Amino acid sequence: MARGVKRPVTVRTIADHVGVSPAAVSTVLANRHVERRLAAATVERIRQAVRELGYVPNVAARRLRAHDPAVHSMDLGILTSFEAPLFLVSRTLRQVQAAVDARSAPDRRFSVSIDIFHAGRLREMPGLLNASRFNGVIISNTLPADDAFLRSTTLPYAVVVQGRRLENYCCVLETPGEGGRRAAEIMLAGGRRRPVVLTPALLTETTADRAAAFCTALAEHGVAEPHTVAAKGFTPASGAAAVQAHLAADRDCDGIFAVTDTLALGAFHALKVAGRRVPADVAVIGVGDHEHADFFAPPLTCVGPSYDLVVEEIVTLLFSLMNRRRVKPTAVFVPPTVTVRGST
Amino acid sequence: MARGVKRPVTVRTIADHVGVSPAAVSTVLANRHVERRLAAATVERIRQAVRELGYVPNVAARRLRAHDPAVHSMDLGILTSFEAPLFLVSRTLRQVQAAVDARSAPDRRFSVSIDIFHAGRLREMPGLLNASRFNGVIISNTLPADDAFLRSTTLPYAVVVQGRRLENYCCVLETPGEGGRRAAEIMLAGGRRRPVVLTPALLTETTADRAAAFCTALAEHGVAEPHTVAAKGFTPASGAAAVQAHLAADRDCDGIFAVTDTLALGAFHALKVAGRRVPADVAVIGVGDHEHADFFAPPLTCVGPSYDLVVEEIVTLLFSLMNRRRVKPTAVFVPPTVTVRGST
DNA sequence: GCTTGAACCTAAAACGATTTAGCTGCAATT
DNA sequence: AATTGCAGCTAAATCGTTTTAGGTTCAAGC
Repeated sequence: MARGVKRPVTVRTIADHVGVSPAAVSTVLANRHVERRLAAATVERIRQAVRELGYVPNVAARRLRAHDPAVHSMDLGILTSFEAPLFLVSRTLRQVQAAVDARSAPDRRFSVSIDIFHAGRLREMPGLLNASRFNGVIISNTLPADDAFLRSTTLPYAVVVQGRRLENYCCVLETPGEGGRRAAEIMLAGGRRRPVVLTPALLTETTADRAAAFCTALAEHGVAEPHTVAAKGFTPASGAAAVQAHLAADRDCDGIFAVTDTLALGAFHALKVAGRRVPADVAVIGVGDHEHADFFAPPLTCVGPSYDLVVEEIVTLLFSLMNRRRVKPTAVFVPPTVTVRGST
Repeated sequence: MARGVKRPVTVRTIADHVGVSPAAVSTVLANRHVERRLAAATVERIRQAVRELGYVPNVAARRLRAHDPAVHSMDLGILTSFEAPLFLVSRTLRQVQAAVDARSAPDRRFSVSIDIFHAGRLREMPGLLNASRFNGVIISNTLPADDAFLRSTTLPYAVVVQGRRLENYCCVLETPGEGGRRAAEIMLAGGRRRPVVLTPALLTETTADRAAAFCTALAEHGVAEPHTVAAKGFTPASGAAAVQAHLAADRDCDGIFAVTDTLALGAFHALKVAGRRVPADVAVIGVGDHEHADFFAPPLTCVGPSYDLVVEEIVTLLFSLMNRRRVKPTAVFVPPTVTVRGST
């Protein structure tokens, strides 16, 4: 049937196929054939054709047509990688929503959606290059391949990048080096001499920086270069597995700096299984990216950016870009906060 | 300046304002003035006008224009309420992505996005009524007001509703009554005589059903009607506060059935503070909606739907609706699974 | 004075769906 | 026989943006 089909199935295609006008087809598609008095037989023939030809409505066309000229609607996107934990985005979303709720007016509506790309394949996201999906986007959790793409093309609309520094975009990130350094200080203050750093296999710029700074800071204080324990993924299960393997090999480990909180949660589990107490035997530090880190058992000591501050900066930047009040790229650094809880 | 402005600022508006053609304006907006040899002065005047007039590009128009006729692109939305915990959606997202990745082809692209509505205000979501945003949607975490809206209008495109039963839509939900009953059985088997049920103040149909079934099942076995402990929100903090208050008043409480896992996490905290041991003094049961419930301390016993099964059913239904292989509404019930862990 | 080329800009079509106003033909009424 | 009314349909405009092919003007070269 579909030999060499290139053109899409449109309302017109169906109309021609059935031998009616596009208007009739549209009427049926909207289920308004009764009020518009289409003959039942015609409706059935149209329905049949719609099914046979596999019609898919073009939402862009519908939206353009349906658009009320009196209101501006702005589409914002929070773009994050598929592999990253979603609860991180939750915070951003909530704050962006609050910001747009405050700025909404009868003639100005916003819609915020979360869109996911496969890590390293941001460039394949539809509508990103030609600005045909969003009026403004927040991009986070990119991998180096994504960063390379972003560096190579400057998207011609409002973009704020979270968590890494790109010269051609507005960026908001944790002050580089600080998080890892503060974690090291806590370890040292607690008298820990053999801490390790627990990371996922896929490192983003931020997580890599935290790990590196942690090692550097320890070295500066004459502590041996800490081991890196690499977990397969981001989940507690993979963190637990990695820590369990490490503890079997290194009985002297007395501290764990996990570059994501979910890994720390896994570490808790592995330590419990191995009969080590937290914090008496082993201190654990996370980075405060889990919503409920203070309800872990024990509550997790965290060293990391104040997400609220970060998102606030992001939202501010995004809106000034959209209003064209700012045009030059800038980087905003947010210093980490330290929250000492039960795990150290 | 903007006295009685009704019409939006379009490319044409700017063109007229500057005295050039829309083509010139479009060229500048896309940053292609160099290759298209626009005079620097003109570019500057256009830029100025764009800023002054507060131009916002219409993404629908752009997308319609940019659209490649040889590929069908289908937009899927996962619609969930703002107040609901986002990690619930995470599962749905992952499975939907896997499903669409498997079905993607060079001439068939999908995009999945998460869109959030304020609980009870689903009807205000732009593009929902006129089908101008999505080719298909999954709706979850609705409040009664949203359900009433959905019942009153049958959206003319592919919709699957999660977690409640609506006659005019395809629905997938936990077998009604089962979850609460199984939780009650576990309490009774553990010899608990004074369990309570912990709920958020805003109940969805699913959470309300769990709580009610729990009470009914206990009553059937001759146990006194359990108290309902109502938390302000969904967070561990609000759960902890509610439980703390309850414990102060009712020293005999020996079991807690939390209708969301985050509330259970808060309950753990409150119990620890009050010096009660889990499960020795108080048993705690959740519903398995938290990704990491098995890494809580102690790991949380859960009674709830198998999310993977639920989402699988949802995705199957959604695609058969989009292909018009199914047209009649159906309800699919998924029986709960019971995962006994350390908290009972 | 005529041609050539560059610089700068425009006209018009196209993307796909929807709606409004109105047309046609037939049956029932006068 | 003329009018009215209705059932059942269509033509054409419209939404806002982008791009292609081409037009106009002016200066330089012959």
